[in-house]
Amino acid sequence: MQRARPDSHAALFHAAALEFADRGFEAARVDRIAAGARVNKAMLYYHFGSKLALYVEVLRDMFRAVGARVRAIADAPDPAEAKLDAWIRAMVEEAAARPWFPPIMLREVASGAPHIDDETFGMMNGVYLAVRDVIAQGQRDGVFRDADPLLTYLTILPSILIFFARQRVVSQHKRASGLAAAAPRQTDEFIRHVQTSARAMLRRDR
Amino acid sequence: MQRARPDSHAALFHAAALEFADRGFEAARVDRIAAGARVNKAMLYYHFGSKLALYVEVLRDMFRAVGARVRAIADAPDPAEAKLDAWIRAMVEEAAARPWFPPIMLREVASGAPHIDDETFGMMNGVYLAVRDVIAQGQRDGVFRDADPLLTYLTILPSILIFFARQRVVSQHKRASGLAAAAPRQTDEFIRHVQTSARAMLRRDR
DNA sequence: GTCTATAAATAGATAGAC
DNA sequence: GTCTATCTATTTATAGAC
Repeated sequence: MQRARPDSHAALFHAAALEFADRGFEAARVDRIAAGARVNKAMLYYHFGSKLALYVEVLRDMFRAVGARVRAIADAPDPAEAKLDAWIRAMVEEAAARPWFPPIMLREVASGAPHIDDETFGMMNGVYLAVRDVIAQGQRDGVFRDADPLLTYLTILPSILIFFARQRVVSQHKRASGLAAAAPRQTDEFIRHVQTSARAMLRRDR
Repeated sequence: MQRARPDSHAALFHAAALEFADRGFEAARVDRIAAGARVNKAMLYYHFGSKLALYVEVLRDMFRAVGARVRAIADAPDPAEAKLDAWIRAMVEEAAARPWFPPIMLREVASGAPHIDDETFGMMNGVYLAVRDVIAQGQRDGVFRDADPLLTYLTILPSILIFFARQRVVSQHKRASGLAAAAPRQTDEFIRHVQTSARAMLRRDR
């Protein structure tokens, strides 16, 4: 447990991640980030140079961690079904570990990733390429039906992102009573739901 | 086909919808909206009063149209499976008809709908309540398994939103070559994919 | 209804002392 | 590394002529 003077770099990073998640890049305010980190605003520029550079740091941190983890899953010598389960579990656990990940990624997808440089874009793409490989393996082995990998990816991932983005919201706003009633849930229950849905979507027998 | 002087109100509305979809509320610029509508910026305030009021108009227009359509589907005297297919078709067609709908709704979800007043929120919630009723009917009739309606909704809708949000993006940016390769697709093919996935998720027999 | 000019507020960013 | 004070640009919004 850190005390009086935590590392201002890390404090700024964490406060920025939350601010970007809540408001998006444009609506995020450097003053609010500094206040959240309990650090003088000038320190933000001392450590990161600009609001955009700080944002890119947050993005890269996300995709570095998630990308490496799902790449390892795809390359492992396991059956496709186990890999698909593992990929889903990895995405859900990473989303739960970094609460800012789902909202930020959702906005980037919605906006066409205007703030993302080529290197970061490659990391983000790697998350898809990992499932694509897993699905292709399952199809080669005859355990998955001939579903389109991209469409499958675009069905699984958004549901994970939205689920967690909504949980943040539900815990902040009172208004969402109707929709909120069922949430929040246990992470493990949600993982099972997504795994079951994904397997059903890819099952071969009609 | 409208000519020299189209209704400035409608022109502003349409330009605003696209600008909000591309950038989000905060990053949207009233100057750009006015330029896009080929109308003087002051007209925006004459017709709508403020940037926020204009945004709320766009939101309400979306949910009014979609909400009424899916409510009618849920209340019709049809089998649950047909209603589910119809709900999906309605969402996809509305998303295709209003290209600004998916990005705007994604951002609102990601942000916790900070700009949405209670009435508009009720409309948005109605979209969920319609599928919830359809799923409940199917479960009563024994044709759907006992899946959670909210989780099911949160699996189907995000995939539709992201699919169309991505298409806008893919057509604008060159960089997304890897992911873009498979898209864009025909709307009908996508509708079938979602319908197939949703039925698989809710199928009773294991 | 339409436009020009401008007010008023706020943002990101930096200079420079300590 | 940290902070105060401030600069500069940008943005929403309005006043007022036509």
